Amino acid sequence: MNKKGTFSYNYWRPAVTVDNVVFSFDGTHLNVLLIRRGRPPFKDCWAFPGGFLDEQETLEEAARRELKEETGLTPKYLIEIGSFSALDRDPRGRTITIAYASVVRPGQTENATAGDDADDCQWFPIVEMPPLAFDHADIFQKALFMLRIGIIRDPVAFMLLDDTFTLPEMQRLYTDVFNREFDRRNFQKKFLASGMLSPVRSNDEEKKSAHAPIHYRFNEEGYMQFKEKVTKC
Amino acid sequence: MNKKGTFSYNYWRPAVTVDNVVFSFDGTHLNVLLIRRGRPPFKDCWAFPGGFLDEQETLEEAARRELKEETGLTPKYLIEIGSFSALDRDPRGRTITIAYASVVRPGQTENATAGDDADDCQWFPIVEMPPLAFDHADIFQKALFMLRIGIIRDPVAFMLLDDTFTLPEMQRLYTDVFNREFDRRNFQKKFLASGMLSPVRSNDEEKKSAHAPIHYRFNEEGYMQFKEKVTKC
DNA sequence: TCAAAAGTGTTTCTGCTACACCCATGC
DNA sequence: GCATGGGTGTAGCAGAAACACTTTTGA
Repeated sequence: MNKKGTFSYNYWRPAVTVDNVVFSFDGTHLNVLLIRRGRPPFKDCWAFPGGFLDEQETLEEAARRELKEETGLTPKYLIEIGSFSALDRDPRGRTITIAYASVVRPGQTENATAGDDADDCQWFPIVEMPPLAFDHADIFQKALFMLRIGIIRDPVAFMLLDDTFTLPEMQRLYTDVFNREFDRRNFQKKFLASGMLSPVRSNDEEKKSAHAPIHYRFNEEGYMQFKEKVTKC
Repeated sequence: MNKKGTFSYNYWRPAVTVDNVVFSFDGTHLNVLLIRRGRPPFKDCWAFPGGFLDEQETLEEAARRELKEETGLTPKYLIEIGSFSALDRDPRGRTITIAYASVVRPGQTENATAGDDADDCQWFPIVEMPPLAFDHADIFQKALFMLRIGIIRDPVAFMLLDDTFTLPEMQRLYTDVFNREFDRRNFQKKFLASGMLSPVRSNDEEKKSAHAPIHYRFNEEGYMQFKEKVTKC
């Protein structure tokens, strides 16, 4: 038991890091951002951007700061996905990490650039990810799980989509996130009936494909009413 | 950015603690275990049992060890509920905590005894909790939320109940956890139809009340089938 | 003219909700 | 005999699932 010190300062302390699993959607597939590590350990391996907690910031602030420094991104939505503290997870010594998941809009993905710690910075479709450094494969699994929870409970899906989007796009997003097929008619019916989507007069930007799809915008007010009705437990 | 050191050892480190929100059910109400702090800060205040992370253990191991040391309990089910890292959360200096929620069976609750760090150790119905030390009120809110998730997604409710239990008991548990009323008939119908309960020939232990309630046992196999059917997203 | 993509409606089933009466026991 | 607690069934409704055809455009 910890009885030796009168103050916390006397206790052993681990190094504490934060890691970021950033998701984006390119209209077809769900992607995650990886950096190629520029220094050991795991030099040249792909990993999630992250770094050490500083003294004057919370863990969430650290996650945002590291993400900004290492990739230039500033996500709107960011949630904690959990801690990882296996004794041997970092060959340099004992570190624990608190991992965060976040999402960026399609327009932001080109802003991602490799910071000083990284040789490279690249978006990978989640089904084509390379082997990851440390225990980042575990972190990814939990991040995907938390993304699903976020999409079910909160309007996170719309932070992954452009300001206006089509229902087929949205359905492809759901297909990738939940790793299953949805019936096109039921999918459309459900979300159109929910009131969380407002059709938007297409600026005729694209008439490329056959039978141009209708564009929608997220309707926050409608979403609130929908959520109020649904939230029982 | 953290570029100064080659090794993690050179970075600033926070003190890291774990905290435990332990739930139990006494047949009528959901309770949480609090200790009265025996030393500053917040001496004589009620708080969740917890303590500092040691070098040779994971965070979850630390949570279990501290719980054992401070209260004598060894919960079967324990999940992480999140991190708390506000700069001023501990007047002694910068600490971050990783909080865990756990449940113990009714038979175990009498085993809870105050360890060295605590003057007292007591179960409180969740609606009658005293003011808490640190940011433990925030921790409690998130713990209750995670308990709900656990009960919805996993058979956590049955780890809060005795080996055999009645449906009215189970319903009281749900009422407290989800803070809402359930229709008795619908509640029974739902769980009896689920296949996760097996009636057990009452040993005639109690015929106290009018119309002695039927005792059930958790049926793991039935639960698995039920969950398989339900798990869609 | 054919393939690809997207729009649309109906039916069925299942799960959830609401709701009332009877029985046994203890006081 | 009455209050308490616990057992049981039915009918309505809403959300999910299954399912096929038509339209437009580009190759």
